[in-house]
Amino acid sequence: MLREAFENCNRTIPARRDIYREGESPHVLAVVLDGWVQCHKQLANGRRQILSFLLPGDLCTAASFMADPIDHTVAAVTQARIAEIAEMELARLVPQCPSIAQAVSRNGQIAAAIQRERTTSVGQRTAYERIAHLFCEMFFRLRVIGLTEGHSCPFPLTQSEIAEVTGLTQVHVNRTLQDLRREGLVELQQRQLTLIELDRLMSIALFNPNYLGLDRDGRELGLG
Amino acid sequence: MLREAFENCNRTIPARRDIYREGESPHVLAVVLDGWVQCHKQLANGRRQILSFLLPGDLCTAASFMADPIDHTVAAVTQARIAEIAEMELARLVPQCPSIAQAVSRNGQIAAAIQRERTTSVGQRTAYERIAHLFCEMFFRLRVIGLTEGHSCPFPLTQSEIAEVTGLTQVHVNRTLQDLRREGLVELQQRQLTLIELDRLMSIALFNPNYLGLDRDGRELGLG
DNA sequence: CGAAGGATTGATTAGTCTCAACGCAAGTGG
DNA sequence: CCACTTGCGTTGAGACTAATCAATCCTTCG
Repeated sequence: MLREAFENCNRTIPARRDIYREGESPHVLAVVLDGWVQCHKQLANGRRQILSFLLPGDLCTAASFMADPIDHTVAAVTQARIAEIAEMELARLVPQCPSIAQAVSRNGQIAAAIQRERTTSVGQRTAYERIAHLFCEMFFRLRVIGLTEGHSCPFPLTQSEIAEVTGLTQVHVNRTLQDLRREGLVELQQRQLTLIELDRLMSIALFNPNYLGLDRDGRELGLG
Repeated sequence: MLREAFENCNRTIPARRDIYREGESPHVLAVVLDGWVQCHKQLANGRRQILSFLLPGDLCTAASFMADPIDHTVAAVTQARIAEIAEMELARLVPQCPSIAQAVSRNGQIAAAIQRERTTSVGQRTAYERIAHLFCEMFFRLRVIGLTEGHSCPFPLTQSEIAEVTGLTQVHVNRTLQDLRREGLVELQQRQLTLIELDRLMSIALFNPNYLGLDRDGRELGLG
């Protein structure tokens, strides 16, 4: 696995702290070892869009560890631990171990698929569906890496952060969450999320886990 | 260049015809040689989101020429010509010519950056800003490949297609376009777009071409 | 205890959607 | 050559989703 290559050099970042800022060129490939991380863009008018969340095992700056400055900011949601490997060292490692390049590439493909799904969410789903979809996505991703328990998982986002990722306002997220709860679909308290009726939630969210490389039950497709 | 590797096997696709459908596994890497191509997702409720446009020189199925079925449909906007190279043949070519892998990778990075910007547009910009932004994006991308003339470029999208990419309805696109015209910012007729006041349009759109790997004047950043 | 961040509520408004109709131009078939 | 169709653009009226502005409440924590 790629993950071992990073065992040395790793940093701990406090919650809500920036890791890489838009415009910088980190020249490293980084992996999240622990915690939640988000990528966002800030517009000139001050509004902010969270693009994606990174969970343990996900690469960040994968999309940009070439020369170019990155087009978005990477920041910790919770306290997070990341490991970094310098671009130059990576170049040395890859020939020895082609599975690294493969892992980087696969990570990039899934990240891209997630981004496409997010565009679709924000463009075509209602507030109710968007939030339901976000819950499904995070739950399935967490389950793959063994961070769920039954129908529950950690969910460290504030309502403002849910707003920033779904393209809604914090107030509207609050009200929509109340609707979801009132319908008996989810519970969310103490940063702990429970998907009470997962199937119904999935169908409301128009959620199809194929884009994550998973089947309807969350098992990995294709490759073993 | 990568483009030469594709000179043989190429197909012409009529306007509005699907090229690869969601769920298929093309097992090819394809390049657009000519025309506009779009990628979209269709939701279970029938609504459709156009994810991105591909122009001559862009790769499609790059994100998916591995085993997995693709998560979106690729279709021709105008009549288009594409060249395909089989996954297996590609595997043979790459070791001989590492610049291919590099080009594929760079293409993927820019595609991902475009997708991030689209998420941001749909999530945070108003209808007016979104359409302005789309115009700026396509104009800058077309200019890089030499398909603009002064402040004008081809723009073969119908208002419904503009709606599908911006996450608006066709009716609202129509009205918003009228606003843009009334403000003297753009002209759009006969599938020909003119950005009368490019600077003002860019600032309205909160458009910053860095994400395309370009500077404010559309020149390529970093690499020569 | 006070401060601060987050969640909740209410009232009002703005932006966008929906539905429905109509106009215009190009293409098609008789 | 004309009648018909089809695709695209335009307009109007009304409904509704989500935004805005402004308070208030609740927890947590120093």
